[in-house]
Amino acid sequence: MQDLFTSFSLQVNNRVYIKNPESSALGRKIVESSINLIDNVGFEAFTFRKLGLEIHSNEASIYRYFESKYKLLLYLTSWYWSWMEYRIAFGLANIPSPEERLEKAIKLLTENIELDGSFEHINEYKLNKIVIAESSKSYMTKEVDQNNKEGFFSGYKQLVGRVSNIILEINPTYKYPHMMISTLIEGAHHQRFFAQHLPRLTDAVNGEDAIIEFSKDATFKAINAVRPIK
Amino acid sequence: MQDLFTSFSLQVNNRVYIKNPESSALGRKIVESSINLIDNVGFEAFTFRKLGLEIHSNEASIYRYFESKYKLLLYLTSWYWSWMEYRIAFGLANIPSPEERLEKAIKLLTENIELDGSFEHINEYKLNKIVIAESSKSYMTKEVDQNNKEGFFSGYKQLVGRVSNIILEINPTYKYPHMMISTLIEGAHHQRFFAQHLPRLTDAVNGEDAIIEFSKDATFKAINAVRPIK
DNA sequence: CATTTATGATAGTATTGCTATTATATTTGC
DNA sequence: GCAAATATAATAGCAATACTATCATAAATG
Repeated sequence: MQDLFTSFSLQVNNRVYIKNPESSALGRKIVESSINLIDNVGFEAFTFRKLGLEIHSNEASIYRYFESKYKLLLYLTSWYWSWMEYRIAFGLANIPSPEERLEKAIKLLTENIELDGSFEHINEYKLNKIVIAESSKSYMTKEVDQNNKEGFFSGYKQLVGRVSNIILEINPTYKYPHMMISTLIEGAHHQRFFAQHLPRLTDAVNGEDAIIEFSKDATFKAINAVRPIK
Repeated sequence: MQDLFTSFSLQVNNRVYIKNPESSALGRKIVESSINLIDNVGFEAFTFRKLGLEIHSNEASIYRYFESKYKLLLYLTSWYWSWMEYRIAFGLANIPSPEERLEKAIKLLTENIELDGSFEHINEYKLNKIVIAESSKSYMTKEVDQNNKEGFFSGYKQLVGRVSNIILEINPTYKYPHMMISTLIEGAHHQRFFAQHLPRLTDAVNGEDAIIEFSKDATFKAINAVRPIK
């Protein structure tokens, strides 16, 4: 339990912020409103000046929490992956069959996220939209190696590692577990975006969430495993 | 193939540029140097002012070809997808077996691109790196629907459609051909980036190009088809 | 109640993403 | 071969962005 608690607290690498936004009302307001604002105007048009106006606070004050809007995006995505790992850890608890655990993990990773309400200042529904549309901008940068050294992506890597291990439990000889899981996560995000904006790049199927079904089907076949029967 | 390419230029939607850069020496220089500069400094740090300095020309002159650096990126990615479709069209010519055609298409879509030299002013090797690292920034924007209406992504959609059709030839009942192909293309790009920068998100296998192998293996299994024997 | 600490208000700087203007080449059409 | 059209270069300028600095004031803490 101790082990569990330490790996699954929603801790975000403390180097992505200057001052922990969880530590004050202003900090939480910054996080809460940044999610709304990025969701509304997109990451490129998002600025700390606009955010300051929005929360009736001050640009300079926001800079005391985050060095730049990129660091704030890193904070949001890190928080998201922490949250996702927590969801998966609890969602899979007490399920003995690895096939069932894998199936559930895929569902949790690829499903549409709804507003959860567990966290006062974080709207998971909007955060998921941001992760889908903007998170690649947090690592597809010239600073990726530097950022990686500082551990900014460790939450994501840990999550991929955890789910990959379920694959290896089912089929220890499968050669590409990490590729499979990271492709599945990024792929599902892309497909949700395409379904909204570029539908010719995806396939809609009546009466099912095609993205979840596609992900489960492709994964189980790739690792030569049989999907649990409903 | 080399000779063939020199006899025609690839078609790019004429709304992404103001003046066709193929139509003048300056235009070609803009395209050629923008590829070098974006590859060097990344898309965020890339500006028309810097590009002007680089080619000993003028910021204002570049604006006569491209409305903004986003449009230039759209031009580069559109060109890339056009080029990829030609590669595939010629690469699959006269292969009767759809399984063999699919396998070859997957290879062409997911392999590492090397400098080809067919086009004077375009370095395909660097352009591929740009498409991997920056192309999502061309559609993950608030303007995506507007841009899509103007046909800026039609080359990409056409390419996905073409390869999806091979899947349907092999297995007409497979429900997710477009999802499969767009996931495979984006996925392979991500995996190449991860292999370089975030290796814990991928899997290296000695003696093979793991990304091509993973893509082929997963695709053929997903559509319940048998891979051609070497 | 004194003092540290957090926030607010304002100003300032370098860079970006353009547009406008005017001058000078270069191409072309007759 | 020359005038007229067109393309490019040089320079300037402007509003917005991405910060940093300074100083004043409010709130929390000891």
